[in-house]
Amino acid sequence: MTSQDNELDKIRKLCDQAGMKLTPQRLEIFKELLSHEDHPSAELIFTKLRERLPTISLDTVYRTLASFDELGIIKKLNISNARTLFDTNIEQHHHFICTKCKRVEDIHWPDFDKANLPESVSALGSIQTRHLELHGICNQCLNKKNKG
Amino acid sequence: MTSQDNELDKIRKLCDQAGMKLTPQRLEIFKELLSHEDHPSAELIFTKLRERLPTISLDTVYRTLASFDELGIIKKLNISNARTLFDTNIEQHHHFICTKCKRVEDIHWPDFDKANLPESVSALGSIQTRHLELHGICNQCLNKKNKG
DNA sequence: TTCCTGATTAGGAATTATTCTTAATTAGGA
DNA sequence: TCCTAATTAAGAATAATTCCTAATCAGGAA
Repeated sequence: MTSQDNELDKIRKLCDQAGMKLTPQRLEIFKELLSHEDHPSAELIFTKLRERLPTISLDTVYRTLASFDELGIIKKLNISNARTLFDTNIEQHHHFICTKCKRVEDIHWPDFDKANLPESVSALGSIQTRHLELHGICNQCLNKKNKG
Repeated sequence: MTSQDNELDKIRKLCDQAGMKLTPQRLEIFKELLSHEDHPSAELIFTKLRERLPTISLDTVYRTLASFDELGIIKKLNISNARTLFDTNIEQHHHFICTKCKRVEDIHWPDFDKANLPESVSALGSIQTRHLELHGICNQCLNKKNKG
């Protein structure tokens, strides 16, 4: 059994549990997501998908990504006020965002994930997720600058 | 000299340094911002302002808020993919976002601000700001739930 | 298997936030 | 006071996303 078969099993189960029909569109969107390690937009998924599924509509992509977000299969990212990005990696992690080129890179910092929040913070309510955004200039942009 | 006079001096200087004319519109937008402790949207500032400056345009509000963001007087927040919010508090801090009522509350966590980032993270580039988003359910919403 | 029904889809229209365009006005220096 | 580049108001334009509707379809029941 390949890793993809494994993933396809997962989506079947998740849809079933949620009372959602596993339509060919949903399956293809899911497969497309599997092939993205990064943070694609709905538009990008739509464009890629249209090559092999010419009749798919952008609306379906948006709807499906929203459903997948609710199921916890992917995660919506509101990083800039341009298009929404979708994180295909749902393991706990954070992001570095280059203010020049807008590149978004994953960050892992398990020690921070484990750290207790201050009393004053946990007193605000029940905290479910923590997401750190680091903003700065990536090495690629720094190098360009030095050369130019 | 009142605290507001002090602030007005600040905006005068900042505009001057940036070669920006201090127009009445900019001054009024700045004053309006001073009266918001929270995270107003451009639309809200516009609506409030229109009561005493009936001819101001939404475009001017957007342009001015963008300029103020560039000058570091306020900070754009991309928290949801609905409207952009503006943070009138530019001291280093973080946010708690209630997933139910969308309330945004400031968080202060100086120990975290001082903490060193892992080697693997600082190696990505030059990191300028860190912003933590905690998502969860605020006490108000938790109480409603328990009562309902 | 075939039929049925509610869920889902495609496609385009609508909506919403934000930015752009343009002609008119104005702040602030000469 | 005059001049000029910067700024503004107003509405048009843009862009991302969502809504609407009729048609299609997945999967359960017979």
